[in-house]
Amino acid sequence: MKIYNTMSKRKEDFVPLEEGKVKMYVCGPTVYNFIHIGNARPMIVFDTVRRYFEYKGYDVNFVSNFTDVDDKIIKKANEEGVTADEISKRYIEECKKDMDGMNIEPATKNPLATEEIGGMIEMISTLIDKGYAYEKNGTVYFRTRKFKDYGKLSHKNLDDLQSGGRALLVTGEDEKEDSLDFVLWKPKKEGEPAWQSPWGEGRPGWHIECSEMSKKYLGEQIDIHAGGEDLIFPHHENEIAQSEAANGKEFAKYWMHNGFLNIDNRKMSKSLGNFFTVREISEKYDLQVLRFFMLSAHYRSPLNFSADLMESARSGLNRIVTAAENLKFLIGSAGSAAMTAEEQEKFAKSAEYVESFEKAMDDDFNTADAIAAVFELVKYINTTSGGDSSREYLESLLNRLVSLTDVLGIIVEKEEEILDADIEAMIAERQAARKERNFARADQIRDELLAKGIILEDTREGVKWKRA
RNA sequence: GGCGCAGUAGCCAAGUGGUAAGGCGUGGGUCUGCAACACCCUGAUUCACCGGUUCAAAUCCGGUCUGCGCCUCCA
Repeated sequence: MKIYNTMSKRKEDFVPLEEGKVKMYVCGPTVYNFIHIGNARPMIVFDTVRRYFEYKGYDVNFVSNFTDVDDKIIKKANEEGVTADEISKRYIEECKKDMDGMNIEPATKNPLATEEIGGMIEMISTLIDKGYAYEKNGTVYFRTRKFKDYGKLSHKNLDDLQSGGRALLVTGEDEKEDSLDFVLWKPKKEGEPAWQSPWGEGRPGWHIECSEMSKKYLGEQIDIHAGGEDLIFPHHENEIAQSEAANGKEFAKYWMHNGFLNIDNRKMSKSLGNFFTVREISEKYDLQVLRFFMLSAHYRSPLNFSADLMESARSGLNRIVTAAENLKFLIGSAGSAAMTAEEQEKFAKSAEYVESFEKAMDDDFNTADAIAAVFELVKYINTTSGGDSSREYLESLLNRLVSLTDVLGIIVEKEEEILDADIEAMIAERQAARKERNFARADQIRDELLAKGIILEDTREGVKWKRA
């Protein structure tokens, strides 16, 4: 398996720290509102990475935080006149609903920053003791230049940063020893949530949260640390500085970053009015379509979002789901049970699509290529199965298809839905009308059912139906 | 200014030295009472442009044009 490592800027063979296990940390969202579709990309991408590791037999310890203390949360709380805690709790719940809709496997652990303050204070203290941090008027800063490897992930050198940096003076800028130093702990301001610390009441800086939560739940050294490409600098660079300075060992072996999701080739932003939450999208599309859409491009490429592309994704996804539905329908009325010799041969041949799929995924999780393999399997299924296929053959094909779509988090096996008795009666009446060649009546019934969200399809093996 | 990414059919998108996957869409056909599903056929003499290296380039090198990202708390 090869993984593109932002650190080395090349694909590297994946070698786990511990045989058969993967320790993975993905930076999660700040919960001040419904998550947007940009937040959804790393969730979907890295969930797929995780699923593939599991498919390959790895035991994955997947940790992803919720940042539940932050300026934006506090701002939102003040606007609504409620506590910051109420805001973060609310949007964590909403976020979990969205994640469920996108079929994101629940993480092994979703730590909350506010529940890990003690550990953060400890880590900051260690950094001060080791000379990597200093306190000024209740604020603790990281002494960036003291960490020799600073810039190794983002491939920047300190002097460029300093000369090219914005002339933006953050609060306290003038009291820093060096403009590159960043905040580990900030003092309480009026109306803000705060915790007691050796440096007075205050709250942690953003970067230290991930350093601590990763350490606490995965250990001082992990296999994969992931997030959006915008986090490379400064967030991940700072995490490396903090963690490696404090723990004295390499923080993460592989750094994975997903490309940005753009709208009309522009960065999504509220001011441009091209901002979409996952919740809004879910009103127009099944979130499975969003998931499929996001996996249709390589995770490191920028991805453009538009209604047309979603429609196209929906059609493509339908093709895959329909193939599975057709198999299930045929299984229901399959005559013979066991595979014939010819079917065994045909089934064996379908393994080549599984090979293509794995080859694509082994190459830095090339989901676009992997999906192509799924489409080829779908075509193979559509052309080699039918009313005369054995049950075993059909089931084997279905299992094979499901094993691949499961990796992508694409659901093709929906819960069996029970037909209401009167709907069944209507289908029967329509069949009778068709037999009498009373097509007007037959079409009328089909339209009535369509109005109720039931789509009928006449096949050689009988009437198939699905919900719209 | 510094660092970096990208430009492949109408659209999306793989492929990164050996002669252009896959999907959507379009048009035609088969199946069907019709519809839907499915299947078959339909597409790039060519991979932004110009040079170069090579037996061989979309793939490597140089340049040009265009779009985009990061440069202190945005996934």
